[in-house]
Amino acid sequence: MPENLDSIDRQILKILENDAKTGVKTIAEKLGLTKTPVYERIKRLEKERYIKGYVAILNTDKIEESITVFSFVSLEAQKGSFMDDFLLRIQELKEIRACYVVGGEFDFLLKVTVKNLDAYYNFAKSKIASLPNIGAVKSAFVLNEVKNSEHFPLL
Amino acid sequence: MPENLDSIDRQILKILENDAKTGVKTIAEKLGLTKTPVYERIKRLEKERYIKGYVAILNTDKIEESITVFSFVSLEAQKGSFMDDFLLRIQELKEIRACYVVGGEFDFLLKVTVKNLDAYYNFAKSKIASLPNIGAVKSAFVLNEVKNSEHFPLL
DNA sequence: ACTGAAACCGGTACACC
DNA sequence: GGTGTACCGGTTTCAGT
Repeated sequence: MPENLDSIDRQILKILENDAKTGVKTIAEKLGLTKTPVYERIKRLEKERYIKGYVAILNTDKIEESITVFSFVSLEAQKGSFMDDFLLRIQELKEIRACYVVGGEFDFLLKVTVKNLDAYYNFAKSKIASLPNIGAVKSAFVLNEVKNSEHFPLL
Repeated sequence: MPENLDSIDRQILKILENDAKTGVKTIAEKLGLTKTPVYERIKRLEKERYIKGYVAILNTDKIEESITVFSFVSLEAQKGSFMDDFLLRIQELKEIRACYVVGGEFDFLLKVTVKNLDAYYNFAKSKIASLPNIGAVKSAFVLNEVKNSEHFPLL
């Protein structure tokens, strides 16, 4: 496994994190290089998975009415086997857009998006609370997404 | 303003949400069309901001040691002016990668990433708790990111 | 590791249905 | 709204340093 990233790599990552469509040519100009080294660096960053992939950011509000809810889930006992089981089932549920194992008052934080309130109650009841070993499920309904850049601040 | 999306538009959005680098040619083949209509649809989806943009997904773990924390913030009084003030300040803080206005026990959910625990305590104290009208700030430290597809499930 | 040039391929434009 | 063709610019490759 090769070593770490130099300053140029980091600048490339930052640019691509902002706009994945920025061309090799443009990046090369910004960095005062020619296209070849930039191209090879990007390919290396992709191959070594510093870049996991490229995605389109959709304006979900315009596409379809929906609500998103953060669900705070506690297990009754944090035995490894229960955790693993829970995590496996989470992966299959498309309504769950993100899931974090956290420390604190509860064990998991889920970001769920569904059509409407009815759909959420149904989902929470039949897909989450019904899993084995679930303790409490609390919900925080998103009223407004104020910021969602997801830019890595340490670059 | 034109009307809504048809089935082809939705399929295009889904493909691009999974991999923004999918070419016009490839998409056209998958949908049984030629390049032109696919190309024009994508341009339309971009111009009308169904697609907000394209970004690279970085493997932040590999780039630099960091911790991410969800912070639950309550205001002392939910007066509109205080909310607006809070939201303005949030935008400037690069450590805050996402911010949601929520309903429930608290008012805002922040996703924060910083170098380490020290940096977080410092950040929470000097940048969040010090803002006017802040009630409580609770924290949930992310131990593991289990899922973060962010795919819109209603497509 | 980077430069410069050449080859190649996909995005883009256009005429037509 | 769709097809098929042709152009053109950027990506990709490669020889040289």
